[in-house]
Amino acid sequence: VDDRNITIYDIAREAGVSPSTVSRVLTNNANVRSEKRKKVQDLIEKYNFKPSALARGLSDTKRHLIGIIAADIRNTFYAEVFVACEKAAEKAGYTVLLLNSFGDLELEKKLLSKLMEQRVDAIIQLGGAVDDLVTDESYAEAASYVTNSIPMVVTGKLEGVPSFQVRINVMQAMDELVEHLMANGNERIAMIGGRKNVISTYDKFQHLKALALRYNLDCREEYINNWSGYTVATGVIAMEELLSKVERTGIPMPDAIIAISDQIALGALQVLKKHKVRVPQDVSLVSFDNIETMELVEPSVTSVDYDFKTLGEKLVDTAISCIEQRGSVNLLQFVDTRLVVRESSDYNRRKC
Amino acid sequence: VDDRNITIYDIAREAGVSPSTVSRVLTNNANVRSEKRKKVQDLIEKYNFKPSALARGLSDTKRHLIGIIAADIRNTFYAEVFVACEKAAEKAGYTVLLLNSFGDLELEKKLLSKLMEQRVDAIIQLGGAVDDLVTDESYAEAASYVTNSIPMVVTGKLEGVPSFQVRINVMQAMDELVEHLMANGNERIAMIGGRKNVISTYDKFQHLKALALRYNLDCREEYINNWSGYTVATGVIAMEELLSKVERTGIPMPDAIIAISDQIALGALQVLKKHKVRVPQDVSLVSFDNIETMELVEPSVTSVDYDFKTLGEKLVDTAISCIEQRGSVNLLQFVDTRLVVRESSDYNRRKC
DNA sequence: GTGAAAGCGCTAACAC
DNA sequence: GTGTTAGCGCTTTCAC
Repeated sequence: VDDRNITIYDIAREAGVSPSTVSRVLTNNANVRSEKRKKVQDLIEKYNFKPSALARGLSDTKRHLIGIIAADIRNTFYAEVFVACEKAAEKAGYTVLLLNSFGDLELEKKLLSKLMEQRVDAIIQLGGAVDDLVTDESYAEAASYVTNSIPMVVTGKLEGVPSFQVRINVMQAMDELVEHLMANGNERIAMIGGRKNVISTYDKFQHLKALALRYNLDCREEYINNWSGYTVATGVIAMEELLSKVERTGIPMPDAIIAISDQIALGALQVLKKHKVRVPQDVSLVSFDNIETMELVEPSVTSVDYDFKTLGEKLVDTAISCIEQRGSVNLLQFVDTRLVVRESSDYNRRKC
Repeated sequence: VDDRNITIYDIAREAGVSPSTVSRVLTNNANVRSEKRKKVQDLIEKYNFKPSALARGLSDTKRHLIGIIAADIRNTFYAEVFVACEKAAEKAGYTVLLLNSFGDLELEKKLLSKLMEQRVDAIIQLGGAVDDLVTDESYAEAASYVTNSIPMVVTGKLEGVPSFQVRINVMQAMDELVEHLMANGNERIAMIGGRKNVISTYDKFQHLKALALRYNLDCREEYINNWSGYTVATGVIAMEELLSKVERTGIPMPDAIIAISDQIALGALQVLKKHKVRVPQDVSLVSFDNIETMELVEPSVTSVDYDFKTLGEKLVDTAISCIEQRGSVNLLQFVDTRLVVRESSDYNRRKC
């Protein structure tokens, strides 16, 4: 028997009721005499009948499907956010459809179309084009078509496109980070890795500068090396440059280094070891993301941990609130972070 | 203008053709006079019209959608396989729908239903219930309903269910591993981590025993510690136990330790360092998975690398071959591995 | 409470 | 080549 072919009509016929009645027990939207309901339910069970989500979506207009575009699910960050979204969606009776863009803008635009074809009820975008400090115009245009009919919720920004944003609160993260560093007597602060045209990196950088001004920290130009990327290899290069700059120009070695990501920190750590610079005795090292590895390297590295559950929930709840049009939704929301202090910055420069 | 509501009828009307003609240019399945085709295409462009995949799927029976159940996409292994599948599917004109089971058998069964409701053309399952040495009966039953109408392709096994299997060739991996260890004069081989009711672990274990017999290696009972799991914490416990066993009973320290996973190896490495056991001088350490961290720890750890691209392709190609019923498909396929030798085993015990 | 019938947006015979 | 028509499998008025 090919189960695929059985429909509510088959169930209806065998139960001696009309298809509408079967539909009613399926949707549970109207009253059906318990006797008939039972009969229908038994048959559904018997044939392992699964109503077609296609046909449902066609007549219903509600698919209960949220499309998610991620930059790359192999990246721990996106995987965590995605899972949080999936769980939040499940709880609300929604299913989630994941597509990866791999940093390819053209592909990303195609993914928007793909999701529109699937008639998703909303689109959540994690990274990619929405990470850019200034939104690509062609992408904004493509996104505009989307937001014409369904809501978009993104982790970054989408300039010129009516959409919702839920972001990691990097300002607050930087506050905590700097406070921690200052409490341990670090005054010269370097920052390495990332790209300034990425919104989160830009924000971190700007906020660090503001804090430096306020607390009279030394974040001189030479200490800042925000370019080139987020990988371990990039971290190696950035750290080598910083070290050689210190050596060449005779400026003092920074007390602490803020790596824009854990990957960068790992690269930096390798270089520091190679040059016999002790962490944290000679220099403290902190970073963002708090991937598992940071606990395992030597020394373990202080990192900013994200609350993925909350991020996922806000993303999904925002989407669903729009879909189901309940009340007004905040255009911009933030998710707070948590600093996990480990060996790499657990050293008070004043006392020693 | 709400783009969602425009249909081929709207396009047809404005183009002065019939809906079928619009459908024809959409599917590109039949000839349409180029003049009309152009007109239709322009309108599609103008309104940014996206044909409903729902309606298509309903009339067509082919959704070009493959459901994927993964144990946990946050795990690097599954993320890599998933991405490989997504890419292979994309190339073949298919979209992929990911659901995570998080090791919850009941949820996993629900996911099967969910995918059936979505009328996916096939289901690929990565880990979870298909990893079990002996398939859970209730899961086999649920899967049977599925395979009644669509093919299932899994990375493990599915006893009593007609399905296709694509597996990492752990035998070959173990061959290479043991060969490498023997070439460096390691004769006493330990193996830690994992659970014997997991098929890949069981296979590794069995094959190691066979190789030990063939090459006269010492893999005595006390060296084998296959239970309890795959995490770093488990690795710590397993390694502590092995060490204390050596101390207590006076049996010789093994020459090499095979960790069932990189996580286990990381845990073991911590313990070895703590006990001042030098790697690789005192003992060699090798493992499976080759996650990025293995390159970054000290010493870097030899690990078995998987060819995710090929695995993903075989998984998807198998599914599609079944869907499109072209030729016969192998019920069981293997994907070869590659040994990446690093510091942790780069030491010849004979020479020193 | 329940059935009949229309309709969701497309594809695919089938005619012409 | 192209239009007409009949579904695909549901949900949902609208009567009764």
